[in-house]
Amino acid sequence: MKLSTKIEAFVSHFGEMGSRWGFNRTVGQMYALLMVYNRPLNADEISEMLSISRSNVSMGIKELHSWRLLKVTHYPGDRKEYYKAPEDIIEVARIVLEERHKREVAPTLTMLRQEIMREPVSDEGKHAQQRMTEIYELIDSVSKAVDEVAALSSKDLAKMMKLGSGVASVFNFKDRLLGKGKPDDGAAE
Amino acid sequence: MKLSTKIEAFVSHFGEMGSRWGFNRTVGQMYALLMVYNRPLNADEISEMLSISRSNVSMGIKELHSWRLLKVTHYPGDRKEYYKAPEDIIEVARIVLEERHKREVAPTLTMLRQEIMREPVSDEGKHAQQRMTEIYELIDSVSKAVDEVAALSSKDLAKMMKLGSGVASVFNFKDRLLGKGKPDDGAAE
DNA sequence: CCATTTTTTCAGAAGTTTCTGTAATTTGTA
DNA sequence: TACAAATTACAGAAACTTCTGAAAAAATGG
Repeated sequence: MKLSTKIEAFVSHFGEMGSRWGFNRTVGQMYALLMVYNRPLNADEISEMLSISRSNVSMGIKELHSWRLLKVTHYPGDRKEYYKAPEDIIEVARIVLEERHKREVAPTLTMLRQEIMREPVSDEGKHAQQRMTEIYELIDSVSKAVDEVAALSSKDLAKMMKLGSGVASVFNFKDRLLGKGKPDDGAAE
Repeated sequence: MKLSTKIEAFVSHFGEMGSRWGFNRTVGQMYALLMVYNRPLNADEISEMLSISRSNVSMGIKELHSWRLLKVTHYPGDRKEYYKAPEDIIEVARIVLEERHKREVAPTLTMLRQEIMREPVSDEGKHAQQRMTEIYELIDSVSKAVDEVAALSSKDLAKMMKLGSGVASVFNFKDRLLGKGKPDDGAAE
């Protein structure tokens, strides 16, 4: 079962990059394959196509399930499970965004809230508290923005992408904001 | 040289999360410390405060430099270099965003462009090409949006954060988009 | 409820990354 | 230029992650 060179390149690249995106090489390769292959694949096929052990595939599938990134199909007369990525690639991006937020950002916000609460005892602690507050507010703003974007439908997002203007609106906003304000009211704090 | 519990909690958390953000535990701890400490620190101080070897600090500093995340100071009569994070935390976020984009996203875009170019030879390859095109367009849109946001000044970003409306504008945009169009013109393709 | 297929678990092997101490290099000063 | 202070490079040790094969568990159908 030989892969086309196109798929091979894609899979191999995703394997290397994969760890950056929160999973390991094999899981990255597996998902790359499932995203571009033209039909759902079962665990044995994945194992053979990527030359990795069947058990490794099993662990990878478990991991991808925990990311909610798999669609499972069955074929009549075949007991195996067949896996594929969602058709809608924007949906994939949305899920990855949400999961990473939940796993990486939310715990940090919790920690920061707790530590900011505590009354600082030293100058050192006072300064740290100040800094943590700034960091908290930044991450919190970004989180909220991400939540809101993730709440948009794929259709809306696709339209915005197509118009290349998800950010143009931010610029309009910026111009409104800066255009009318007193020019020197600009200190961040 | 004992750290306040506040800083300890922050440093330790950033160490654990750090790897997610693209650097290892020690580098995460080092940068956490430099972000919240109330004065610049030299390599020996960092080494002692975090109980890691001097040479490890040296490697960490090198790594952080490559991310452009350090400000270096000198004190008269002291030959040591003193390090701190930029005062402006939004600047830090901007740099991390840019660097991660450069390291993680740009190579993927290059690979995708190359593979999409190649004429597919099989049905398998044809389908993969189609999928890669969708992925390319998604990543490319997000990249451009990120570039544009990163190009805004910290002041503007701080204002937008404060108003909690970096995304409200996107919603306005969405409403304009959806409100006036034919209601059924909604297929993503 | 047994036989067979399929999936999952898990202990240890293999591989990778991180960290340290030592040694080499660089920097600054007299 | 010589010296001391400071930084960096690097080989190997320690720690951690990933992967495999074997065995256990679960699912399916007769």
